[in-house]
Amino acid sequence: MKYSRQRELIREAVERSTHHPTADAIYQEVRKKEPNISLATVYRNLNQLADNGIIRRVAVPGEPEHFDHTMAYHEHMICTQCGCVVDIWPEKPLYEQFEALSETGITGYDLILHGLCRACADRNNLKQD
Amino acid sequence: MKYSRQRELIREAVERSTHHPTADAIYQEVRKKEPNISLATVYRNLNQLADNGIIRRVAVPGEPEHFDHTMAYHEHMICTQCGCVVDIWPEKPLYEQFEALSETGITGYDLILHGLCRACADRNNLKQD
DNA sequence: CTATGTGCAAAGGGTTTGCAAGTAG
DNA sequence: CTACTTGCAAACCCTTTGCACATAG
Repeated sequence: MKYSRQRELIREAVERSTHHPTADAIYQEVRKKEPNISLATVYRNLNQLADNGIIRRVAVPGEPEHFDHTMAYHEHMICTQCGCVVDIWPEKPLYEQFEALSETGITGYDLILHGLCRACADRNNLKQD
Repeated sequence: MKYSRQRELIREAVERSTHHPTADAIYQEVRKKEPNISLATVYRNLNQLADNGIIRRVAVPGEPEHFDHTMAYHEHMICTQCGCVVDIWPEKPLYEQFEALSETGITGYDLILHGLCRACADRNNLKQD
């Protein structure tokens, strides 16, 4: 992978992001510094970065793909109320649980948990009181 | 939901299916009996049946949606070699494991396991010998 | 110099939608 | 009757691709 200013900006944008941006969100962000960048370039580079294990793809059914800069093992929960994606840090990797599920072995998985994020849960509690 | 011949044919096609057909596969199947049916009708009815808990959606990242007639609790594994979708019947529902992962509760999840189906595993072993 | 990367515009695939006509209850 | 359903075509959304030009090494 040879250097490109665009890829570097994209990588930095994912790195900085606290939530889990989509390709379009990254596009909007990078455009602030590189107004002429093409959405195609963003897609190409996000794919390249993901394929090289530099960022992580987060597939959410029925939504455009999200991306995550945190490569350390963790899971994701999508808030059923506001739609935000939150990191979940299990004490033990779920992977161990899954391995036993198939005689022929489990080589990977895609998992999205559904629930309420802290903010939405708190907001709901306030209304109830 | 009032009766329609089309919806009934679609429901039957999903019911009969042993694998986990996509909307288009159902469309091809139903067309044998109802040549003028529209793909839009298939989509509308699959969604309707899924929303009413009569069939189940199986979202596989990067693929068109699949559908499953088996409502009883089970999981799904996609074969990394041939792409087929296999049912996995865990002894204990994974759901119980997941609940503890969020303080605010887990209300559901989407999970796709990756591995080799029986047929592909056997085929690979044969070649090795 | 050449292998990669870019921007643009167009194409691609899966899915949904607007509409006028048809049909179940 | 009238609310739901259909077929058709067009629209939609996200993502990829073909191409001529630009650029890193």
